Amino acid sequence: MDLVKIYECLCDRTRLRLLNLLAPGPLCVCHFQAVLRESQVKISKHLAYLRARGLVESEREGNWIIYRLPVKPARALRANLACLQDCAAEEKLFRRDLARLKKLGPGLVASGPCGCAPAGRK
Amino acid sequence: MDLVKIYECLCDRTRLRLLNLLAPGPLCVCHFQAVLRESQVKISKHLAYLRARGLVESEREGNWIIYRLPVKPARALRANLACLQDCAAEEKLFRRDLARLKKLGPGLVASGPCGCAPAGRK
DNA sequence: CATCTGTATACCTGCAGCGGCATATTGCAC
DNA sequence: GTGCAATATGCCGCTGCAGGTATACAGATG
Repeated sequence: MDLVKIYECLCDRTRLRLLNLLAPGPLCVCHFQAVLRESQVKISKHLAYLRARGLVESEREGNWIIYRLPVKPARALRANLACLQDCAAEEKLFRRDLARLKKLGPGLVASGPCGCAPAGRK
Repeated sequence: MDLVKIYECLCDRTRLRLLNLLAPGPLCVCHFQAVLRESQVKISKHLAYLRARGLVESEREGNWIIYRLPVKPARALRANLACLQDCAAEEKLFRRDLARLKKLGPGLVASGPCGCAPAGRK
């Protein structure tokens, strides 16, 4: 994987927040919306940007689309994601995001269908 | 230091090459020109870009301008520079640059006036 | 002073990304 | 099938950056 491409993905705050949230485990789009409190379009486009460059992977699960960090990341990517996680731990915004994520659902991480919507899985 | 700003600096190949060359020690602009074999303007502008954002520092020494990595880098910057060095060691282009740098002058790193020009220090 | 060398800056063009609005797509429920 | 929820995509305007050419600046030399 090309180093420059990786850094291009990392040089936007929204994308950093998305990747930061993915570190603990897979999430669906509505989680990102709930935590970042940004428009659906904005989040969706940044996720598409990341996916097109191999920084995240996605999978459909019923109505939802689950995003995750690559299962087998290239060495350079792994190193930089680790570095990001390390650095993000020192910035308020990222910590707040993670805190909000935890509030969303305790067993959320790596759990089944997201159940994020008001309608939820019904 | 803002993480996003750091990554903005890292998302250009020329700038990565410059930073990679600075890892062993300070250099003057003509060294970058000799190693990268890019136009003077291109290199100068990228160095200005990096300096404006605190990724490098510069100091005049007679006719030459010496660039170096920050003496007291912020934690996030230090982490990412270390990561970059690690990743760069695996890419041919960066290794070739370092090899060329070594050929330029054995005692070059951290030495005195650069002596790079034909006229040199005379 | 004039001149040369090393380096920086101004101005321009082209291109890519960001964010917004509107709309499309996919799958579920009825 | 209809309708709705979750998500993606197309188009537009704006901004910022990359790289080029020409020019300016600073210091050394004579």
